[in-house]
Amino acid sequence: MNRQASPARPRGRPRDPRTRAAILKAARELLARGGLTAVTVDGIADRAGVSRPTVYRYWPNAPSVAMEAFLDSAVGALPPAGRGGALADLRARLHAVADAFAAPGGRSVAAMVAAAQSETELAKAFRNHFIARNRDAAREILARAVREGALGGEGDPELLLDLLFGPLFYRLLMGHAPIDRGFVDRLIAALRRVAPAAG
Amino acid sequence: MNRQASPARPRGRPRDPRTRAAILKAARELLARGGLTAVTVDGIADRAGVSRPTVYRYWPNAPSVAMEAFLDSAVGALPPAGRGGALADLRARLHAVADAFAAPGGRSVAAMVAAAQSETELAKAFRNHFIARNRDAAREILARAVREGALGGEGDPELLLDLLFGPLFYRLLMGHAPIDRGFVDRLIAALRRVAPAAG
Amino acid sequence: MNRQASPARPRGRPRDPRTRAAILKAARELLARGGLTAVTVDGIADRAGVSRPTVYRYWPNAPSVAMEAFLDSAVGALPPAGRGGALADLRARLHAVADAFAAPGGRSVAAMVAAAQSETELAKAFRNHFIARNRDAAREILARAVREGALGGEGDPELLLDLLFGPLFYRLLMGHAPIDRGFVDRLIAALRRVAPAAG
Amino acid sequence: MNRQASPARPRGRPRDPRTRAAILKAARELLARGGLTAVTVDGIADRAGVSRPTVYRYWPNAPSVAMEAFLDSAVGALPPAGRGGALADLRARLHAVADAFAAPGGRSVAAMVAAAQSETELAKAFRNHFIARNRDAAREILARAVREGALGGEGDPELLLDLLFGPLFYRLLMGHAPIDRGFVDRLIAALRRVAPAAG
DNA sequence: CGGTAAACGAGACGGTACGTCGTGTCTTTGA
DNA sequence: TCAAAGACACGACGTACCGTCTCGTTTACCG
Repeated sequence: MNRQASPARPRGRPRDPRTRAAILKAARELLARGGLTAVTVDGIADRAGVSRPTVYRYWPNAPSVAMEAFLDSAVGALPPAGRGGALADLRARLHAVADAFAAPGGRSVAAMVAAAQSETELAKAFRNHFIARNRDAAREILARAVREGALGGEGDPELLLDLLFGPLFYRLLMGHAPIDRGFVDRLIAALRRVAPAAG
Repeated sequence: MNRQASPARPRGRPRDPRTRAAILKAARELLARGGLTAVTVDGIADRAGVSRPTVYRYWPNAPSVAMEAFLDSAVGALPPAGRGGALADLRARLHAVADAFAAPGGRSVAAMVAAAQSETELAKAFRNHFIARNRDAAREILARAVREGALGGEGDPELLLDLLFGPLFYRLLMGHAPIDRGFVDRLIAALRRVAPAAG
Repeated sequence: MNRQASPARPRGRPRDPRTRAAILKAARELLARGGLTAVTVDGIADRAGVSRPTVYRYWPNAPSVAMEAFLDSAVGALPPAGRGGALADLRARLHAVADAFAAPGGRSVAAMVAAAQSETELAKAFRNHFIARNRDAAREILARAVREGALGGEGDPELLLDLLFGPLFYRLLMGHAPIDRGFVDRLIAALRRVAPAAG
Repeated sequence: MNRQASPARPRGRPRDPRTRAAILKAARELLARGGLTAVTVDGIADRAGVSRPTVYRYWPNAPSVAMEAFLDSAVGALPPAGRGGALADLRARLHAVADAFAAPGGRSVAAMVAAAQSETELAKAFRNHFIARNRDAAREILARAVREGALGGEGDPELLLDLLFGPLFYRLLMGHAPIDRGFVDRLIAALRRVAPAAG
């Protein structure tokens, strides 16, 4: 029936997928050394063997490329927790977050939070891809903990998420105190007091 | 013996105090409109009727000026809480913080957190003047609350501070949820469960 | 053997004649406003509703299109003189040239002279179509004047042509003095002294 | 009396005279090879060991630098004629012009005429420095010729100048015929018929 | 009171990056 | 084969800030 299934068949010469990949790779490398300020369109283009206008064809400015590179990277995509008791899973997941924050890559996360302050598009991307993913995963584990009876269910789950992630980001960004697994354990202990198992 | 106790008596023409003030004023204005990226040494110098080298004579770079301007400003120096029950004081103080964060000036706070990511000096200044002040005030109130018997005393006070301020900054920076007084109240309710009054 | 006698029967889809016309029309319009620098392949393609490669299929670069557009236009193709005495015809024709040079379109002529400096092909086209035509017409009139006894015949006709057109173009290009009919009349008067009628 | 004779004492750091010289030198070299299109701000800056903004601090764009470089160069500043009979001087001077036009440097002159078509400032500079100088010198010689009785004095001197220079530039720009000393001689012969010595 | 030293305005300067425009070529799809 | 659309490398554009510097001028203090 429908002669043309694909909803938006592109006209003209298709984009070379290697171009995009090369740009992101270059941005990732520049982000690793030098941090966000090292991610310039000039530098990306040089490193990727691509012309400057080509970079602009894909992204509106350097931080946008950096953000996407970050989100693609290992730091951006935190690994999912394994399978165990819900609270054990939660602990494992937050340990992973804490480890990532404490590692050099944590500076990238902080840089991205910083970058997301100036541009709406960046903020949205960061929120949707990085923040939301972490919260979604944790939210699901919390729900499981309630079903398992390890946590009480009457509290607002969003508040609980803020109580977990807030302090972690707070320490990451302010640097007033270290981010280690003991800190995570104390956060979870506090959480259990806020939402104690019924009975 | 030593006729001159003051350790570094300045020689030559003394600095005109108006210069410094004019620079900070200009920086504050630029910060208000345009945010941090609008605070350039060029712009400051123009606006303050001062030459560029003069700005550099006082501060090493533009963000430093911005930071000092911010810390001098009303947003940077949050008002002290009044006198009442300790928990009431805490609530009042955090309400003030939440109000400031929710107001347009909150963007300046976020910008400063962002700026503090790239430079150690800025980070230190921000931590010492803005973060530390808020924590000190809140820490004192918490101690008072323990003395008054409104909160239990066995928990780590630093963790409690992180549980209060962490979520506030987290929402400020991520923007995933509003910062209002209800949110503050729920934070304090959670705090009372984490550190319940003994007996 | 040879199934096809006609020397170059085109294969495949024939060129749409409207394409070529649309391109020239667009170039003419761009030339009118903005002058030669406004005639870009990008602009032409946009305006003509044609893709850039299509433009390049017809002409090697933007100035070539501009040149052809110019030569097609009214300014490029100066109207022929009427029929009267040879000297009257000459005067009429040069008046037309002077009028064209003094009008806004004269800038186009100057632009074409300028453009013809950088590229041989353009120079040739301009010389063959614009310069040569004008000289041919004038040369013919001069010959008639000699036959009519209005001018002497011993001088080099090419020199006479240079003495007529040289000053006109000189003023057009340098702009140091106006180009009006009085100037033309004085040129012709000078010409009559250079090649006085015999006897 | 006048405490301050120098009319406009410059404030701020004075310009390093070597900077300006280096830029002009670079432009001259680029103009020699490659012609006008080779004179880019990028190229000048590279070659002069100067930053791009510095070039823009002195001139508004590349052609302006090229024009000034041209006017400074040997081609731009044609040598003055010697001392002899006025007509001999005129012949000598025009021979020099013809030689310069016929030499490779003549292309530079043509390029400058072309460049002067698009920008008013360039046109003015070219007219005032190159065209006017040549005309002034020739005008003076013509006046001397009249005083000497070699030419008649009743004609418009400006027309005579146009009759001399017009054909020279015309041939330079159109390239329809060579520019040699014989051509100059025939121009001067024509001139003597246009303005014959009285009696 | 006159010398000295610093503050200060002005602006030059090299440098890096920006975002844009135009060029000419190439690749793909479709007529 | 033509044509439309668009990707792409290249090169140049003109601008914005940066941080440093070199001047000349002004203003305080101090011997």
